[in-house]
Order: sequence, then structure tokens, then C-alpha cells
Amino acid sequence: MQITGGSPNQEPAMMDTNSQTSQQNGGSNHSPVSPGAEDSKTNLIVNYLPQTMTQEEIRSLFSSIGEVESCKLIRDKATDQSSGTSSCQSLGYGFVNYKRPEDAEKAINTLNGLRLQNKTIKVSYARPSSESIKGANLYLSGLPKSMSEPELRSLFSSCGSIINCRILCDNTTGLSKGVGFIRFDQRVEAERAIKQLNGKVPEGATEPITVKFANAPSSNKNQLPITAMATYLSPTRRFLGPIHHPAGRFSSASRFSPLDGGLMPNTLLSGNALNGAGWCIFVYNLAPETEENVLWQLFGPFGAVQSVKVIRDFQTQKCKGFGFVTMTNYDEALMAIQSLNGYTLGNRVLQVSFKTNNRKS
DNA sequence: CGACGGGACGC
DNA sequence: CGACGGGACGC
Repeated sequence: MQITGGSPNQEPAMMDTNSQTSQQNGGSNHSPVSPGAEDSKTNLIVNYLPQTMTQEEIRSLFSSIGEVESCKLIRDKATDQSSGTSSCQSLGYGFVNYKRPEDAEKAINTLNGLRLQNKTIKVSYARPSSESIKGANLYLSGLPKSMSEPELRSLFSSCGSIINCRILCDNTTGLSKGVGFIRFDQRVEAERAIKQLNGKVPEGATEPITVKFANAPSSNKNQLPITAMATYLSPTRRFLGPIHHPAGRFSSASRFSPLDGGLMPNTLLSGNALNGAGWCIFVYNLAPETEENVLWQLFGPFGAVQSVKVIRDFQTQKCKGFGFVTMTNYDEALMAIQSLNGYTLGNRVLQVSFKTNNRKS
């Protein structure tokens, strides 16, 4: 991984494997898991780390500030899926404990807000680990579109100490979606906010807001991000732009050819799924509500997708549980199949393979 | 448990 | 109407 972006003046020298010393913890946690009071000024939590960043890259970056006592990137060991994909995905946050408090303070001043890849990391003091700080994240909806984050923060500040406040915005318009999150320091503060503000109409607004606990970050979030998976498995791909969503109406525009549709003998098709203009992939166990964009999002990161199709029941218009994706290049299609077969989408384990041709012709 | 589509001269 | 971030406390 490259460390780029608006960097601090210290170039974070990547640690040379030949020069590593016993100083490296290498994932083990020699320091106390629960920092004592003396660690409160040296122990940092680092959030919003890029998915691909390793523990040693974090150590390297933070060692440019001062001597690091210990460093731990939190990984999800439960990302199995028994799909052959790599497990132990980064959860996007970690802890860095410095030897000296002044270095920890300097790290906050220097590295907080640093842009790494497409992320802006947050560096702050880690609070002493405690049950009372868990589950303190709130989901807010019905917010007035005109409400800013500072305004939201001040509305909730009477309930307790706010760790984080965020309003979601539409990606294209930049306008508020009326939905946001507030993380309090303590769970009791979050409970207080629900009691005091749920259903209340903010000053100057006309509609009540909804305040509730946010979903646990375990439901769908610790899934392996498809983009990261595709990047990891396709190192030759230089560019991996944002997932684009070609409207379905374009999807088959260039595919149709008068030579298609039965003129090619099936004997030439047997054994593979080459369909004149690409490789057709069978996707099974889709939910009834599945739309085409789901297939674009799943397969797009792996390469050129020509078309997607969700097969629906004619009467109900619900997905019949399967669909097809046609990709241009064999290697990309193979990578997508190997990666997405066994992938858990929602609560369903997908089965993904090349489309067979041994059905009725 | 389940299991391999459907298509047209056009905005 | 809206709807779960940028996986926040040691996975």
C-alpha cells in the first residue's frame, strides 16, 4: 500500500524487513489489553483506516512521530464465509500506544485528519476500555434538511459528551439526507438522548426527529467489501474507480448481434459459457427483492461487466432467486466467480458459477 | 429443500 | 416521503 495524500512532513518510511528488530510486536499484544491510568496519555485509537492498511504500515507511520510501545490493528476473525476468500479483514481501526505522552500528543496534532487513500483517518486518545462506552451510537432520522452538523451537535450536547457527529449527504447533490449518527461517550448518555429527543420537533422545524440506537456494526458491515476483495485478488488491475452504476437500459445495447441467438452451434458452447460477446455467469440464491444494481455492484469491481439480469416471476415481479451477469474477460469473470461464490449477501450465501448450457436449447 | 433467461430495428 | 457512516474500544 502506498501512503499518499496530504502527508505530514515526515515521510513515513516503510519498515525494511531486514532491519526489523525485536521492537516489533508483530501482532501480539505485549502491553496490557486494558491500559492503566498511566496509559491514558499515551494510548491512541486510530479510526477510519483504509481497508488495505496493515498493522506494520500503521506502526511505521506512527513511528515517524516517536517510539511506539505497541500497535494493534483490529481485525475481524469471523469473516470466514468458508468461501476461500481471505479472512481476518481489517475492521478499520486500531490502537497505538506510545512510550511517551508527548509523542502521543504530537501524533494527534500531526496525523489526525491525514488522508490515506480515500480515507481521512482520525487519531484521538483511546478511552479506558469499559462496558459503559459500548452501544453508545445513535441513529437519527427525520432531521431538517437545513440542519448542519454543528447545529445537530448543539441540540444533543445537553445529553452528554459527544464523540462523533455526522449527517449523511447525498453523494451527487451534497444535500443532507436528513439522517445522521451521534456517538456519545457513555451509553447512559445515549439512552438519555433517546428519552429527551426522540419524537421531538427541533426549534424551527415542523417534523419530529427519530432517535434510536444504531444497528450493531455486525449485521452487514463486517462483510468483506467487494472493492477491497477485488483489489486484493486482482493486483494487476491498475485502476479501480468508484463503483459505477450503468443504468440497466444501456446494459444490452451493444450486446445484441444478429449472429447471436441460435446461429452458433451449441457444441461450440459446451463446456464453457462463452456467449459470443462475453462470459455468462449464473448467480443463485438472490433475495426476491434483488434489483439489477446489486449485480452491478457485486461484479463491477472485478472487471468489465457487459450486462446483468435479474430473473423475475412474471406476475409478482419478484426475483426468482437467480440472475445472470455477462463479463467480457475470462480472467475477470473467473476471479469474480472465485470471489463471490460463497459470499454472504444479506443472510444468503450466494452460489456463483459459469452458466451451464446443458439445458433445453 | 430450492437451481441456469430472454431478447428486436430502437432514445 | 426519508433509513444505518468513514465497521469507534482491543474479534
